[in-house]
Order: sequence, then C-alpha cells, then structure tokens
Amino acid sequence: MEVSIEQETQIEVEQSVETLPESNGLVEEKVRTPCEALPGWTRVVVTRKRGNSAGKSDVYYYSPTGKKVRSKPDIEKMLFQTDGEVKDLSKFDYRTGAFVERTTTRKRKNPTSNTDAYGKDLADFSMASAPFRQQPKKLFNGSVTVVSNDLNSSTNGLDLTFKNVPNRSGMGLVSPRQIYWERRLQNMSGQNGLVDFDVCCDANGEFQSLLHSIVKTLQMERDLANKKPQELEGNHKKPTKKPIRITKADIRKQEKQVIKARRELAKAVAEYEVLKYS
Amino acid sequence: MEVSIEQETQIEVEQSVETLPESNGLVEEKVRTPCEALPGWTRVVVTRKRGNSAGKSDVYYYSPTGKKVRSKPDIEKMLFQTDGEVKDLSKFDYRTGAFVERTTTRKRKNPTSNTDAYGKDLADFSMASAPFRQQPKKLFNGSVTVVSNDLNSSTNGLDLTFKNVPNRSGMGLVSPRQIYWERRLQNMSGQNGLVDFDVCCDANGEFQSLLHSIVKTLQMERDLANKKPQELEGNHKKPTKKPIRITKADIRKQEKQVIKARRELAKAVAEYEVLKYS
DNA sequence: CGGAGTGTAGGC
DNA sequence: GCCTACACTCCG
Repeated sequence: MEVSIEQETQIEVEQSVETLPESNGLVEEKVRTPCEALPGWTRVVVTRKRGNSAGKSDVYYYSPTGKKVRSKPDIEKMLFQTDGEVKDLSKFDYRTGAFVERTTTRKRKNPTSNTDAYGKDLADFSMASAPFRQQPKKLFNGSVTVVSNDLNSSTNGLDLTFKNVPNRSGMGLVSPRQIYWERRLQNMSGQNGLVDFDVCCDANGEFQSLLHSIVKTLQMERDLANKKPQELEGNHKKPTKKPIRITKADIRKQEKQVIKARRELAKAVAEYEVLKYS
Repeated sequence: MEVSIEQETQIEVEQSVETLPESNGLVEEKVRTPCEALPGWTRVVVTRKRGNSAGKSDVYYYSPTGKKVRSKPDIEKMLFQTDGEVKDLSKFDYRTGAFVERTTTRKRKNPTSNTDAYGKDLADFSMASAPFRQQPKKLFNGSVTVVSNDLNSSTNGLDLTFKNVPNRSGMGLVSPRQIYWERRLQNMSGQNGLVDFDVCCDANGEFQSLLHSIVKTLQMERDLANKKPQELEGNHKKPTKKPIRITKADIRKQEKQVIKARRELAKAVAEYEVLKYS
C-alpha cells in the first residue's frame, strides 16, 4: 500500500502534534496547526482517551474568525456564510486536512477475525489517524472548482413544515419533500444523467461542477434557514429566508405538467431509439 | 403546519406508503417488536431517510440485557457470551427475525409473497413528492466503464416503479432499456415545454434535455415563488448580484454546449431573480 | 465520547 | 446486481 505525498506530509504534521512533549508537565496542550489546504484555517487532532472509542481521534477546525468547526458540512456552511460561495470539498479529506487526488483503496480486514478491528487502534495511541481510513466515494469527482453562488435561490428550499413525514422516529422530522430538489439535481449528474453524455468530457466535468454548485446552494439555504440566528457568523452576506410553501394547487399543476412533459419526452425518446438502433 | 395538501391524489399514494396500517393514524414510532425466534430479544426496523441508500432499511436487535446489535454475527457473539454455548443461527433470517426452512434463495413464481427476507423494504416514496432512491454508486473501483452510449449498459439507479420486486424474479417483462428510460424520464419530470428537446441523432439531445431540466426547474421555482409572495419573509430588495457565473477556471476551453448552457441557465436565473423580487 | 445514521467493500 | 456486515461521520 503506497501512501500519497499528501498523506505522508499530513501524517508527519499530525504526529508531531500528537507527540509534542508535555510542556511544563501540564496536560497536553492542543496545538492548532495551520491547514494548508484551507488558508486561514487551523486544525486540531484530539485523541480520545477513554470509553469504547478510546484511541480514536477527533479533528476540529477553527475558521479564520476563530469559530470551532467539527465536520466537513460545517466547514462548507461556514465558507458559504463568509464567502458566499459554494466550495467543492468533495475531495477534501477532513481528517487529514488535505485535498486528495486519488482515493486509496483500503483493504478490508479479515472478516473471520472477531476482535482485531478496534484493538489495533487501541494499542497504538501514537497514530494520529488511520492511514488507510475509508474514503467516502463522492458523487462529484470533478476538480476543485469554485462556483459563484449567485443563484440567490433562497426561496428554493421547500416548505419545511410539511407534515406528511414517513415517520418521526430517529433523526427528527425529515420530509421527503425537503430534499426533493436536491436529489433530483443530484440524479441528473449521476450515472443516469451524464455518464453517457459523451460529446465532451471537459464539458461534462464543468457541468457537474455546476450541478454540484446548485445542489450545494440549495442545501446551504435549507440548512441555514433552519439554523438559529445566533449560530450564524456575523457577516454572512445572504439573508436567511423562510422557505416557500407549496399549495395543493401547486402540486396539482405541477403534476399535470409532469405528465404532459413525460409523454412528450417519451415520444421523442422513442424516435431517438429508432434512429439510434435502426 | 398545513396538511391540506395530502388530500390530493398524488399525496394519497404517499400517505399509504408512509403511514402503514399498524399506525392507525398515529405517527409510527420506532417500535421494538419482540422477536419470537429469540426469546427476550426485540428488534426494530429503521428505514434510511437520506443519502444514496434512502429507502433501504436496517434491522437492529436488542438483547435481553438491552444491548443494541446490528448483525447476525453480533447476535451469535452475544448469545455465546451470555449462554456460553454456540447457537446455530444458520437458519435464522436476520431481516425477518424468524427461522427459515431454507436459507437458500429459491425462485418464486410469485414474488409478492413476502416470507423472504429480501425485497421487503418499503416502496419508495411516491415519485412526484419524494426523493428518488438512488442505488449506491460504485465509482471507479478497478476497471471503469463509464462513458458509453450503450443504453442497455445502464441499469443502475432509480427504479421507482418496480421497487418491491426482487431483481431477477420480477423483472422478466421489463427490458433494461425500458427501465433505463423510465428512470430517465422520471429524473426529468417536473417541467413542461420539452417540445424543443433535441431528438436528432446524437448525444446533444441528452445534454439539451438535461439543460432544459435545470432551466425549467429554476423557472418553476420562480413560478412558485411568485405565486405566494406574501408568504415570503420581508426581504424583497433587488438583488445586487449577477445571476450566475459558472467557474473561474478554463473558461476558454469549454465546449460550445457548455457556453450555451451557461447562457441559458444564466438567463433563466436572471428571469427568476427579476420576477422573484419585482 | 456515544451512538444513530449512512457509506461501502466484498461476497455471492 | 443486491445484500451483509461493519467502518465512519457528525452532531448531541
């Protein structure tokens, strides 16, 4: 298993942080290391000491304004608030703090072994982060691109007060409607949407970046709309708005349009099929 | 919290899916059902609500001591710890919570018979108002056959219509191509005026339709925003930002279609902006 | 730090 | 292709 340059560098930094001699015999000081991938940001790696997850580590970031951030979505939200832009962090590795160019395929442990999974991590506390940590596959794999957020789509979020929720168990109220548009846009960029679009690969990537921007914008708007005002950072540029509501008349009208459009499109597609395979 | 929408036809389907009979009109809670095959154990089925695996379900068990267990091997481990003897769970169906005569999957003439563990996830949320199920995407592991014009090659992705049908048993009458285009059409649903969908002969049509989807989506959002302006919160000032600016890199290298896409999208967004704030 | 919720490699 | 089993994230 080879280790990429970025990972090597990052691991060195983390280890130097982790193995810092305790100054003055005090409790180990948490050092904020600059995150070179995010100018102005710093990060801290804290190893869990007790409990079932002892030995695992948590990574925290501090924004240029000093706000503590605990997850990649939080970073994205913060960047969106402060810069007003949707950054594509799909290749940003939160735990290492670097952008990854290639995903390292980690070998899965031998499933017949029962107790090795966490025992190994527990044994080695000096490891700041697992080198072969699983890298989530992302929907958008285009290069890191910054897209302007000028959609100003703050009313694109659908009514979050919609009630017809599948169930109320678990993570709060999650209405399917809530993520309707996000999912639909995402679907356009997935394998069903653009993969077989072979006219120009560059354009495809460009287009996916655009889609990513739109999706992210919608998600940001939705999330920020739900957020309590005091949780927002001071000088975000976009005012938070209440999501629109959809009336049943809207639904009915939309459905008629959908049916009509689908019929027409199906007809066109049929012709397309004939031409293509005749 | 408006509920009136649910009277519509489309919503009725949604309701029937979402509030299953046992709820009796009550909101379904995460219920720990006794597992008859394992005395003292309870089980709960949780449907995933978000992400690429939305709509799939997970089954969790709780041991007599209340410990949460997430897989059959975990059950075996727990039983071994408490009882000190190895139970034979080879015929225990984890997802149904019962012992089965045969664990091997045999072909059924009637796939709607539901003693099987598989295929019992809830049907997808109704198409018009719910997130699409999205099959987990396998991106780039080893050999990749991504870009293709072969319409038969893509059976990945949405399958809203036949979701409850296990893959091989119930699909006999539906060709992969049929499924593909069905998904495609569903993905594109939600707009009207697709008459200028460019059918003719090449993949441009794909791109054009996708572009059209986005444009129309934005336009529809605009229409909905206009419909109920009074329900929006106060900030109606004119936007100062330009509608959209796609990227900062490689503008000149873009293909014609992307340039065109940007123009059209910008135009649509501009209209959206103007109408929303006028 | 816990843990519900989701991702996903590998088996089939 | 779909599922199982479990690693990982993210937020409380």
